Amino acid sequence: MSTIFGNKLKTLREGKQIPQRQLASTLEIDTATYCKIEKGDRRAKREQVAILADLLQTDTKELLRLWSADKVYDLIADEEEATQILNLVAENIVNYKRQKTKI
Amino acid sequence: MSTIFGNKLKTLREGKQIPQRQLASTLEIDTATYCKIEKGDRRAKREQVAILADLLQTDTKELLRLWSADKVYDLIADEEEATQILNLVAENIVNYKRQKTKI
DNA sequence: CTTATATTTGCCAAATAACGTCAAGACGAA
DNA sequence: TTCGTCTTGACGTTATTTGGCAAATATAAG
Repeated sequence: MSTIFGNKLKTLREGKQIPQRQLASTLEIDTATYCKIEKGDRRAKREQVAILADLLQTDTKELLRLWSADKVYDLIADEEEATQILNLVAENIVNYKRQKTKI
Repeated sequence: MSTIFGNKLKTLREGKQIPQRQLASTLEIDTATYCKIEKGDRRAKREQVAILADLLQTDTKELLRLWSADKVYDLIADEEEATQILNLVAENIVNYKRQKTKI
């Protein structure tokens, strides 16, 4: 499993010298669970990401991007044509936006 | 749910005038299930994509790309920063490949 | 309209995947 | 060693996904 997000958490947390226990407690989850989130063994919930960004005093949107990126990465990392897939998706998103805006 | 893949199936199938029933039968699934795959209500299995590509005489890799793209699309379509997320993932894939090749 | 075939939908039970916690272990600092 | 922190595996629980059935709705032909 990917750890783009987890590594960021770890870096921020260690930079602020906060123990996992404290973050876990605020999120009301077991330290083991938090540990797994940092290690990429478990996925944080969306709401938890916002809380974490707050606790670690970092940008919520940026952290959410990393969190999403992890999910996408895990989905296609094994595909040999991963990059082409991303391009395909990007195209489709653009097209859909066009449609919505009725250009 | 996204239908990049399902629409492709439908187009190819109608182009060849094959009924869903026939494809479903080869895949050994219910016609209803096949229908759902085309509509994007169900996800085809990876192996089924290859079989479908064969039956519809189209490129397997291309069809697999569409199949993967659907999954990615569903994952991030709702995100306001979907495009940035894709870029992030692309970067990470490149970095990882670098690492593997020991550049 | 009536019949036959094709496609679609809703619902269910089984299968699978993801989850959180506990208990035990590892690690470093004092 | 002892303390606090972090990590891991196993386990039971919950959520999601799956395929099939039956019924509903198209679509086509007579």
